[in-house]
Amino acid sequence: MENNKNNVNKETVLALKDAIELLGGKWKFCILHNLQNYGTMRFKDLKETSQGISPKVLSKELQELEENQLITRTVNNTKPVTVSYKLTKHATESQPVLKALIDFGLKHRKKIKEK
Amino acid sequence: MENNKNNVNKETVLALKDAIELLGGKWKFCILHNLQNYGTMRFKDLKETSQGISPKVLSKELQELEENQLITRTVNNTKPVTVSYKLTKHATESQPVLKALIDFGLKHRKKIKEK
DNA sequence: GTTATGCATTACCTTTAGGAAAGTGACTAT
DNA sequence: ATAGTCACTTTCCTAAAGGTAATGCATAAC
Repeated sequence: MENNKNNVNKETVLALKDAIELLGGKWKFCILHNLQNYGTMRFKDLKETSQGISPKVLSKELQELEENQLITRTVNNTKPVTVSYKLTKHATESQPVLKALIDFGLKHRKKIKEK
Repeated sequence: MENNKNNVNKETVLALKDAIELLGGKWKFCILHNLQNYGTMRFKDLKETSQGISPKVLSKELQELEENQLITRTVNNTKPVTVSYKLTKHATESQPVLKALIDFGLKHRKKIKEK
């Protein structure tokens, strides 16, 4: 193990930890992925496409994503009230992560099936 | 929200969930990243570079990564015993994920600092 | 006025993740 | 004999994640 990469690493490791904190957990990637595919979505839509999520958890995840400026939340003037969520510009930077994760997952599934 | 993408999505969502299950948690990405940078590493090296990890957790993470064929474990013929870990071929497919996560993390850090 | 819709929130509970501290066992050096 | 190294393992504990079920609230339809 060499020693000359330590400076480079410190920053990248911090970036990595930040990213994991922001996007970690069971549902965030899934939510972002759905928003990426469908564009603007309502609470109900997200609940249906993120199969298995409870309203409580979905609500919490959306709040966290909003706090980190990855999505915007808009209350619509409808009856009953509907609320729309969509990705921010900044969230488009998470697209390569999603793509890479899906690629990796697909390859892994293939590999497992070979046996 | 359209309806015509559902078939495409089912597979990609499963792949996404697989990837999250394999790579999720606080430490796996960090460990993979270190192994990618340094090549072969011993338990002690990984413990030092993954700052803050406890031996128990490191041990567990390594076992899981080995089970999923992302790393190999080799007991060396030294005294005292040392054990070497390195990425498998298959693990190179996780490289784009790491790169994307780090990119995202760096951009996010920059954005946060602007305020 | 009872029921339904949409978006939550609340209370409660279980499971999992993960940390701290100590110990194990095989070996070596002093 | 004592102390140290390495790679764990064990025990004990706390905090966080996440699930279920019920409730709140504004509105509207029947």
